[in-house]
Amino acid sequence: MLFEKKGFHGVTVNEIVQKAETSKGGFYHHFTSKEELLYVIHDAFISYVLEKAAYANNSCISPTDKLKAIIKDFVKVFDIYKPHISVFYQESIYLNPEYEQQIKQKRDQFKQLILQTITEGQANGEFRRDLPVEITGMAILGMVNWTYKWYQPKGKNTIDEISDIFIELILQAILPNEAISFKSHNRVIRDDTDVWE
Amino acid sequence: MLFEKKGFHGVTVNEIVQKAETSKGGFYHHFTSKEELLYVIHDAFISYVLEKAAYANNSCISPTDKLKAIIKDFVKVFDIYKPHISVFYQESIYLNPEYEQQIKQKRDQFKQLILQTITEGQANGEFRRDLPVEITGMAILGMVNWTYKWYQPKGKNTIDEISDIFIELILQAILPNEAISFKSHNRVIRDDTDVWE
Amino acid sequence: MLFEKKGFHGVTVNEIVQKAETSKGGFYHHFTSKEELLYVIHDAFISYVLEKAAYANNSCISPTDKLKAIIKDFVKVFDIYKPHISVFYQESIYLNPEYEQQIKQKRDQFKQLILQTITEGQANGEFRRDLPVEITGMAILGMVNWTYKWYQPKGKNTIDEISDIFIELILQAILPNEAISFKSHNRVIRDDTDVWE
Amino acid sequence: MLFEKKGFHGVTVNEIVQKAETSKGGFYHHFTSKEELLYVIHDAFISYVLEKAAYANNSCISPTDKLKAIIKDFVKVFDIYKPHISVFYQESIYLNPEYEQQIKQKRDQFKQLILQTITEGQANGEFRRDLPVEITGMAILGMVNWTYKWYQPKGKNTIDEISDIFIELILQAILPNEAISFKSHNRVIRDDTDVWE
DNA sequence: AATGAATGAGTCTTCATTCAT
DNA sequence: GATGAATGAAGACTCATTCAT
Repeated sequence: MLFEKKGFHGVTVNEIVQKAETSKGGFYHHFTSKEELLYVIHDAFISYVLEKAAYANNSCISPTDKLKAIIKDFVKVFDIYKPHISVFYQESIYLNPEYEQQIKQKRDQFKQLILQTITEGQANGEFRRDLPVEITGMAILGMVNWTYKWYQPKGKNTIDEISDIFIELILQAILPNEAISFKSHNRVIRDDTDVWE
Repeated sequence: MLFEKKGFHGVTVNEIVQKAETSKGGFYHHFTSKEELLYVIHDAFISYVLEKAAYANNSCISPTDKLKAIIKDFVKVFDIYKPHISVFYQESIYLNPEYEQQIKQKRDQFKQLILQTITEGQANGEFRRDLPVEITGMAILGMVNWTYKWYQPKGKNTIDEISDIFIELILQAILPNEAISFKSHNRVIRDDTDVWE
Repeated sequence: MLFEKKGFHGVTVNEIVQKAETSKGGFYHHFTSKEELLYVIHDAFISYVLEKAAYANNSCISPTDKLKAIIKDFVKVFDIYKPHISVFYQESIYLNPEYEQQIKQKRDQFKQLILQTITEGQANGEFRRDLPVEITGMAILGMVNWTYKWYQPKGKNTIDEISDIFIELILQAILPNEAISFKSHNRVIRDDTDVWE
Repeated sequence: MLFEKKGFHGVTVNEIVQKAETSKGGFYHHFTSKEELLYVIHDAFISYVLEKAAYANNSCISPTDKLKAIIKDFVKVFDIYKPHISVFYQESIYLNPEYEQQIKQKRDQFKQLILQTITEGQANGEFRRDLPVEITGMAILGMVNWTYKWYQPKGKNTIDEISDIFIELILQAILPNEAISFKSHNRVIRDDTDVWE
């Protein structure tokens, strides 16, 4: 998309309306400003992500399943919201305070869902208890968010394969040792012909 | 810093020269354009990171030690290059192709150091062989890079504590199961008083 | 009214149609352009003024009575045409040449009625002959027109009181000295309790 | 001038800078906005007028002389500040509240100087006491201000002739009857060859 | 070398006007 | 006739860059 190549600031309203096959007037009939579009993009993305995570949160019982579901759903977003991604991750700094406030609130809710899940898992013994929740959560978020920088929809790996590996890595990292032998229900893909056993 | 709050595009050359207590003329004496400053910021950051990683690569023998050293050094950068960080991570899209090319090359070198280390570790049996190198590498990079979004120099955790947890998580994730019991030389910090062992 | 506060240019067609509880389509059904509305406002005002003055001109015989009647009627307009006033006096510059021509013609007719009255009065000896007709006429017009800048319908003085004072001042100024003792039929209002005689 | 023909709003910043033989950048180097120019024009004009009137106020002793001096000086402004005039009289409505406040204050000071002079003249018996000060003052102001609408620097009458007539009219209107025979020191001009006496 | 006033191309935004429904 | 979404020309304003001093 246009934003991906040139950044939100590098794209003029003229280019936007040409691409969208509308007119300046049409654009400003729907949005009060270019900045509102920036907000709408942010909001559409984070609202979808949050909704999915909240659903996973309510549907799963064990923290392990919950975390797996949240990550699985989240990573899928990179396929669905491709045009929103680069804008969401790079240009939040340019939102005005009011808009930024609203987005930040939803971002925080999403983050809390992950932190709570880790806390729950540590509480009921599913997860290692020696890891600080905050740092572990941000490590997971970072791993997953960063995908927007390198994931190519037509690249070597599908988004499903990527999310499976992420889940494998994360669970291996946070499950207690004794749990590891039976931890994973995922079939791990391999990118070479070496046999692992 | 100014860039952190307002983004590279949100800061005018006027603001830059005022902050730097110089003049427009002075600025354009040192830089051919505002974009060159953008490049210089990028280059200073990535060059430092690459140098550190190359040194670690040459100093360590075992892939495990190498990976630990690379990550440890890299995470420290978030304290040292604070002003460069947000520019480096958010505004690379606005570099012109020529500059972008040069930065990308160093970024790639850094990435290759990590991928090679993983490959080596899988080859000599230190690391699990069932993980695709590319995805694993990007997962590690993501976890670490993302730190720029949330790390606060005066926050709850020091950069040293954070890097220790990252290393703990990464090794736990990529070392084979049987290796785990003796894998870690790091003292893991804990945010509660529960004792784990 | 809207125009008074924001000026004709400061009011958008959108605001006009909202206030008038119609629609863009409705507006352009009645007027070919926003400028035509500007013309209609001008024309309604000046036509009314001119009609009143022409009637006074025909009804009165002596120049003194004629002048009194013209002024009396004219000043009353500030109560009747309040919404048109500020537009008429401030925005004529924005009429296109064709419209402007038509308005100017009626403005001139009104002006001529006053100038003629003065000329008649000087001819038959009712008015001083040492005053240049043009300047005297413009002085009278200025005094009266300017009222639009400061007259408040709910202010201290009624429009009737104001017009009486204007007439008093004008006649005192243009009647010959010997005529002054019996010139005025108006009861002059006073704003203090001092008695003058 | 440009503003006279097209109004302040009808003139674009582009036209202004072309006429002034400068550039957009140059313009915005001196003014923060087009509106500031509007303010500067207003302020230059009213400040000059006020200064002159204040000087007259301090230099003259008798209210009659004072009023004559104020009017004489003021009318001269129409020659000196020609480019400012139409803007000052027509576009004050488009000043923002802050600017408007400052201009209004000076306008009011000027008005007060006239009202005070009338009050003084009534107090010491130089002026008729049966005229309300406010209306009389606004009548004088109107007569004089309106000049901007019709005065042509190269027209039939000089500004000096016009101001003499204004003074003649005003004094005749507000001096008591018995004072009239010796009231005027002005030589009245006549626009025809009829002799009056 | 350093300055900062001046430049003008390029931006977002407005708003009178149109026209399919 | 009435509607109001869509149009796009035109405007105010910004800001990286230049250059005379």
